[in-house]
Amino acid sequence: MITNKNCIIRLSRYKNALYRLQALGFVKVFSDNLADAVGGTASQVRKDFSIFGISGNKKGGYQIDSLLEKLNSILGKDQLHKVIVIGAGHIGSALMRYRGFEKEGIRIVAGFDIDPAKINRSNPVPVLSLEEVKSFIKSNGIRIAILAVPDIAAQSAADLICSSGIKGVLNFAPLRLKNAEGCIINNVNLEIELENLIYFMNVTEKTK
Amino acid sequence: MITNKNCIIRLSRYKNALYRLQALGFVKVFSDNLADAVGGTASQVRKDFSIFGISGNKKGGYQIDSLLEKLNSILGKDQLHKVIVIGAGHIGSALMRYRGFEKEGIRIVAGFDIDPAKINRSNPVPVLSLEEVKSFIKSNGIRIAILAVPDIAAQSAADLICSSGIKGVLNFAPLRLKNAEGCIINNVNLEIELENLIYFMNVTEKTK
DNA sequence: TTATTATTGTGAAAAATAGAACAATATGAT
DNA sequence: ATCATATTGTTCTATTTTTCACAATAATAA
Repeated sequence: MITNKNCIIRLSRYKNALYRLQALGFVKVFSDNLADAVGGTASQVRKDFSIFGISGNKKGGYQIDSLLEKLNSILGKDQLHKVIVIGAGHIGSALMRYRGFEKEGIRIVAGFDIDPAKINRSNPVPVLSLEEVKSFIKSNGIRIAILAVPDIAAQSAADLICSSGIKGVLNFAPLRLKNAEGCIINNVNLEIELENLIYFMNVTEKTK
Repeated sequence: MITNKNCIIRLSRYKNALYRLQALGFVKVFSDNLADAVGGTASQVRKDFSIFGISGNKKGGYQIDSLLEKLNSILGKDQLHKVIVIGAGHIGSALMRYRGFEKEGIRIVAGFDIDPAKINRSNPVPVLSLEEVKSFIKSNGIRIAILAVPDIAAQSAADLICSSGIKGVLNFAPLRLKNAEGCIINNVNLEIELENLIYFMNVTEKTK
C-alpha cells in the first residue's frame, strides 16, 4: 500500500497534464514530457508509474488514453463522488457555487448550516439545516464532506459527520482536528499556505 | 537555508497551537505538549526548534511568549502583509470577504477582475480593473497575490503580476504555472486535495 | 537482416527527513 | 546539600523519498 501523499498528488498532476496533452491532439507521451509538464524528473515519473504497475513501451512511450484510464482508476475517478459542504459562510458558499469540481467527477449535492437564515432549499445546491445532516448522509450514502465552519465549531461538526458515516473530510478550519476512527481528514489551511509563501519569499530574498 | 516545506508548515502549526495554549492561560510548554497538539513527535518539535536556534530550559520547557516571538519572526509575522486577489469570481470574492486572514497579519487590500461588471470601488475590499493592477502593485508596494482566475487566464495573469513586482503567488487555478524569475508560486488545488482524500479513503477501506 | 537509437523499467546509490536514544542539566524534593 | 526526576539538545540510526545509471528492448534506419 502506497502511503506517499506526494506520489498520489503527482498522479493527479500527471492526469491533468495528460488531459491537456490529449486536448492538443497528442496520442502518446514520454516520461520527460510529463516531467516537464508537472515540474519533476523523468525517472520520477517512471518510478511513480512502476509503483502502480503502469508500463509503457520501450522507445514508444505511453499511450495517453490507456494511461489516463489507469490513473483514473487508481484515483477513484471511475465513479461519481457526492460531496456535502458543512458551513454556508463565505468559503462554503463559494465552494458550492464552484463549477470546477463537476469535470472531476465530484458533485456537491448539498450544504448544511446551523444558522436558519442560511437555509435555502431551492438553491441549485440546497442549503439544509445541520440537524438534517445525519439522515442526509445515511439516506444518500455520502462518504465525503468539506468542512468550512468557524474553527470553534469545527471539532464538533467533524465528530457529528464522522459518526454519521462520513469517511473523508477536507477541512478548511485553521485547526488540526482529532480524527475519528475510520475517517480521514485532510487539511487545507490558507493562512498557513500564505505564511509558507511569505517565509520562502523572505529567505530567497535574503539569499539573493 | 531551510528548504523543507513541511518543517515550515510545522512551525506555523506550533505557532497556532501556542496561541491556543496561551489563551487557556498556559505560560510554558513542553515539546511533547506541542507534539500532541500538532500531531508529531516530541523529538521532531525539538529538532525543528534547534534548526532555527530556538532553545528552551532543561526541565523547564519553553516560555510560550518568547517562543511565539521567535516563531513569528521566522514566519515574517512581525509585519503586516498586504495581499491582492486576482479574479473576483466565487473563490476570489470569498477570500476577499474572509476575515480569518486579519488576525494573521494578512490584509487583503484589493481585488482585480477583467470583467467590468465585477468592478466595485466602494467595497470594503475594492474590486478594481485588471488594467490597474500594475500601477496598484507598484504604488502600494504589494509583494503577494492570490490568483483565483479561470485556468485559461492563469498563466497570463501570473506573468502580468510577476512582471509588476509580485514576489509570491498563491495560485488557486488547477494548473501548474511557469514561475517567473524571482517569483515563488505555491499551489492550492482543491480538486487534487479531494482526489487525494478519495485515494486514501479507498485504500484504507480495501486494507481493512 | 543488422545496426543504431530512443526510451522504458528497475535496482542501487544518494539525499532528505524523521525518530530513537541518551548525556547534560535545571528543577524540585528530601 | 544531595538526590531523584523531568526535559532539553543533539548525535546517531532508521526510514522514506528522490535521483542516478544502465541493461533490456522496441522502433527505425541502413
